[in-house]
Amino acid sequence: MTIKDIAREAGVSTATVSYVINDSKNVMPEKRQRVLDVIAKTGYQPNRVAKSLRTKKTSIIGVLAEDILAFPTARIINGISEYMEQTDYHILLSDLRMMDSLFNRYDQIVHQKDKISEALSFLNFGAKVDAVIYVGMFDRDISGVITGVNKPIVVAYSTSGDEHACSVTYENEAISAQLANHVIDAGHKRIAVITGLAHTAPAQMRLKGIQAAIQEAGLSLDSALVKNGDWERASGYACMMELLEQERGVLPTAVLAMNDLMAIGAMDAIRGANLRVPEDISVVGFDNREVSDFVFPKLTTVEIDLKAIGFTAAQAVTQKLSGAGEYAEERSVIIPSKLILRDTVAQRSDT
Amino acid sequence: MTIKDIAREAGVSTATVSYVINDSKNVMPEKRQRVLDVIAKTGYQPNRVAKSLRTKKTSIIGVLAEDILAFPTARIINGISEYMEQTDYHILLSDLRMMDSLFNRYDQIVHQKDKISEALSFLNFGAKVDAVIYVGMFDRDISGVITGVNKPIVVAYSTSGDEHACSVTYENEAISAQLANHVIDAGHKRIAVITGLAHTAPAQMRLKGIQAAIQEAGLSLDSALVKNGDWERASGYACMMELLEQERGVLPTAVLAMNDLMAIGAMDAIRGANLRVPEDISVVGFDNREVSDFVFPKLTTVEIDLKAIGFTAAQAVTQKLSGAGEYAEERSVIIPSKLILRDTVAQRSDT
DNA sequence: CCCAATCAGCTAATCGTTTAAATTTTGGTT
DNA sequence: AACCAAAATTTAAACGATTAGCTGATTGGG
Repeated sequence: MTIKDIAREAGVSTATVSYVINDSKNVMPEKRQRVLDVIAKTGYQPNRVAKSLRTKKTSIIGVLAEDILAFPTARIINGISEYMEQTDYHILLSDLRMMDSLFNRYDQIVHQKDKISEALSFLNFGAKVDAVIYVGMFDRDISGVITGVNKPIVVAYSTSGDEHACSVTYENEAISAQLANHVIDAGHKRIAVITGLAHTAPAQMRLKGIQAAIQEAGLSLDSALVKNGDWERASGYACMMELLEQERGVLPTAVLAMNDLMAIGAMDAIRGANLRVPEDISVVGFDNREVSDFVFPKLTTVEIDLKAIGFTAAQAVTQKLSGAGEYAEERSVIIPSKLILRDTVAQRSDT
Repeated sequence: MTIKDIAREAGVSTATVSYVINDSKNVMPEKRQRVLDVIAKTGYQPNRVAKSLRTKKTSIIGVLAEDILAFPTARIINGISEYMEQTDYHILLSDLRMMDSLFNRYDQIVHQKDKISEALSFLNFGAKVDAVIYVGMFDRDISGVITGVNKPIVVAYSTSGDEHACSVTYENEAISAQLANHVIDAGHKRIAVITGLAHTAPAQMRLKGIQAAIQEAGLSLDSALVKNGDWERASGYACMMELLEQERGVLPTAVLAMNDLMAIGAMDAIRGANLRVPEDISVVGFDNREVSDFVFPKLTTVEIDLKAIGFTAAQAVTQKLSGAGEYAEERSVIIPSKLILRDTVAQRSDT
């Protein structure tokens, strides 16, 4: 079933059929109707492969994910998918599956940069996608990698370190300040922090937000109360143990963990020391993982609007393609995050 | 950069270049080398769109997911992706996002059947994928829907109710029996069951396994101890409350919930009644959700090998395409599940 | 009534591959 | 040196759309 069959059936040329399908040129109403009827009757769908060859556009967006099993990825893709549904674009998914070798040696990680480059090159030259959305967890410099990709690239969640790639990321600093304020407003004065990997951008931004809030409140952040974790649950436990052991006399009354996993690790440690959350020590996290609603007590945390990140990234990429729209020229957009207040912060009235 | 450029540069015809790329015909060694050199030098990659048009094969597998946010989906895609990496196939992802309207009225659900049909039709006629993998949660009869799709379809996780579609699903009954046996071996005699939605296939299979094990052990399943849940946490809580209230004297000593969410709901109820898990009542779940490692005590459960389901589905679909391999003709393959023994089952020595 | 402008519709070239069929080369036999 | 089958190579026709450019027909102003 090709355009030729439709043309013959409707008694017109293939050009005319093409014009009515794309309505790219005026066609007399009754002829148009005849064509439409034949199309409806036969259930004809134009062959996108042929169309792509001719127009050099595939209507396919490559989605290159660092790892689909990483917490944000599927949610971001959900957002992308929701936006795409109202367009003619479709998703070609490439999953780098980086978590498999995440904790490997440095040369492994370099090899992964090759992997990104290779995947991008395939999407660009091989699959001939119109644009790509890179769903990354780590802020990494992909500037070398995207050379030669003369198509729109937008990075979702993390940032790219390249000015040719637009990025859609999330509010980090301001919301961390808000979360810290929430704890301060509850009357806490001795506040500890368990950071993520200290050299990563999110860890630095969150720390900045926390520091700002503490300063603002006329308090100060005791550097002995800042412990470096690595985003994992076990490190939250370890950091909390240090905190518990180091100053028996002046325990912090609240600990701000930079993600939920570490917050839960910290809660384990607190419980292990026969103290109660939040009566003895308040705890907050970041991410709003589903577990944070399952632990006891339920964790107060921050929710990143991952779906909106995906939705907006998709919107941005299609607008860059059409050249029109609010994001068509944008370099960087930041999606607001929001506080999720649950049960791990207690009011504190001691001086 | 096209095959013509390569041909000119290497001083051969385009046909020869094509033959060395696909090595589909003998080419004299030194000529082949010349072509290879030019390809390497220029970084030429054949235009897959043109190739697809000519060969009527796209090397693209459509992955049609009921919802990428559903627990199994991303893990299954991870498996698909891992297998695909060693092939020349790529993934076109369509997400139906069914969870959004899952609890809506019946006509909504019918509308979703339209959605499946429409998506499948697009993949088939529009995107011209070579085959499709349907990643479904619900056993549904898609037999009407796949008519006219004359391409391999394999259903991953759920089953299709259609003999034209192969399905890769997981061990349900036997592992449920094994789990029940684990509880029985610990000395439990009064065993309660919290089922999933009673009309669904997994709920029925799991119940069958449990019944078999109980029978086998010379015990019997008291129908007053079988409560119908709906897979959600709240229903686990509600069922457990019923169990706790109904027979003060003869409480079950163990409850088998058909998934982790309901098991956790049951644990909430038990704790709420001032009883202890597992000392007073043992609990087991199914799925090995990540939360089951975070709750206290850690939940004993069953792990479905979702990655293997995806991997095998991908394998099956490519083998059906090539016509060779162990799954090329297979109708149905079942992936073994495994027990995850943690802390919610206690030894019981009372009669 | 004529001419130019506008409009509808058609013809045919084109996109970049693959591959059947035609052609040329190779090398072994006589 | 001539012949011939087999092997290597090339030519050119597809695949199914889009679209530039052409042809006639219609319209309307002078």
